[in-house]
Amino acid sequence: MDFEPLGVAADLVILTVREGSLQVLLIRRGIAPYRGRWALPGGFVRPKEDLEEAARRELQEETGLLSDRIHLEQVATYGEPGRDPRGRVISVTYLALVPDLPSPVAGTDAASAEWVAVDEVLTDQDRLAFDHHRILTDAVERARAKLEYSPLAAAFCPDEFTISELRGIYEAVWGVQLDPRNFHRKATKTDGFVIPLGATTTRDGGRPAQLFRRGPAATLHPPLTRG
Amino acid sequence: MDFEPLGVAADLVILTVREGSLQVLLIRRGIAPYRGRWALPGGFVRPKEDLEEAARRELQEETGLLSDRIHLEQVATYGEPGRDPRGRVISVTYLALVPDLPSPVAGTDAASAEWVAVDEVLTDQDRLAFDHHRILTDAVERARAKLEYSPLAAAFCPDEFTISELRGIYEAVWGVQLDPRNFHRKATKTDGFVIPLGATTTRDGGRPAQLFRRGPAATLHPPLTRG
DNA sequence: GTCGTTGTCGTCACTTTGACGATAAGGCCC
DNA sequence: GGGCCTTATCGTCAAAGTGACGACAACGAC
Repeated sequence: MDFEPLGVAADLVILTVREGSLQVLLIRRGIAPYRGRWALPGGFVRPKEDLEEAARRELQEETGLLSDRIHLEQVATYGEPGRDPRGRVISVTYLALVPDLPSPVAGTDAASAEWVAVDEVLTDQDRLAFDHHRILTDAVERARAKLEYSPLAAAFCPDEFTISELRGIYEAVWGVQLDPRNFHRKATKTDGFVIPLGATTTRDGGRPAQLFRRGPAATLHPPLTRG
Repeated sequence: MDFEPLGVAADLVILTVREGSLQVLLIRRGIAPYRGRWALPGGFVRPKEDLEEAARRELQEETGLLSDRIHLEQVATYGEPGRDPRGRVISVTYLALVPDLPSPVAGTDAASAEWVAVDEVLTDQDRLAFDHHRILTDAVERARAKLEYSPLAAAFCPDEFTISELRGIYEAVWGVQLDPRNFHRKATKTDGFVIPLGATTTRDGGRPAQLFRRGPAATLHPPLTRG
């Protein structure tokens, strides 16, 4: 077999919810092409390295996060000839959902990495290098859809969270307001979504709230709705 | 940039519903590795060819189908080192949903291509070459899930179809029995799912049934359920 | 203690669901 | 034509789920 010269990259859409908005981790490119523009973190897959392994490695390099406990899933692969001016590069894109980190991003490239509101990035078609605008659009769309029928929202939360905090995730990702009372009913009654811990917290102010952790459910029955 | 020697393949999971069961198009491999074993159709992406373009080309080569009208979507990409004994090969997998073809498969490789029931293939871990068992599992899982919230089932039907035929798709893909009366109510009342044509057919026997075509909806509200 | 804030439980009208009866309208066989 | 089989389609009804919203609980701030 002989192959054309071609590289495979693992790119990451790392999302979090901070200050009530959905944000993505971007890095400022220090080298050509697209020098000075923002881009999704990522890098080439090494020989003998699995795709997901490469994604986890990049994730750790960029965020310093122990990637074991982070939700990471493959979203799509982009391979249009010409998408990278350096040559043929296939980009396998992964979506990572991380909790709001108390510490700032602490990766090796931390100096040039930054959380930016997704809405803000997507309003400007040319903010991102390469075809990253489209990649981000697709990944965010996937995340929004998955919140409905999967317990994924909890991946944005710390290990212990309140129902309000969970609701805040939905509101930020979907960009809607949800009724606290109905949301509380649905979240706590949906089988295997959240597990009460017995303890409470007052960190959100007001009456102390029950703390929960993620339940074992892989899909939500019934699904949560955006309306 | 220098690259390790590496190939990118577009592989296809082509599904149809025939005789009440979900079937997949497999080809018998004529050359090593895995000579004589069944495998998913596919082939290497050519220089200057987009991934989806490659998938459509393979689809046409294998089935002779004008791929314009065929539902084709990317499912996942597999790149584990060692998944292909010939060297590093990244497989970008596409899912194609085709109607039950009146003519037998008429591709260039028709002699070695065959429809096989998915259930039958998946019961035997070693029936397929490479990691195609896993790829097929993932693709079928995707198809099953998407029937719930997307109008995709209609992609298995000819242009004009009856509600019963549509129900037959769901029953075959999900492997369940659905109540004809409730299904009829949901399918016809879900906004934009199906459009009545006014004409009827008796091809299914019994009372003449209304003919429908696919509606414009991209997602189903409310979704159809498997129970 | 009062006030403001957030959490949690309840109520109620409305819709949706699933189970199933009933009838419609063809073909087939005699 | 008449019975009978098959599938299509409409209706009914109880149970469950949904969205809107009232009410009260339990904290901190002052």
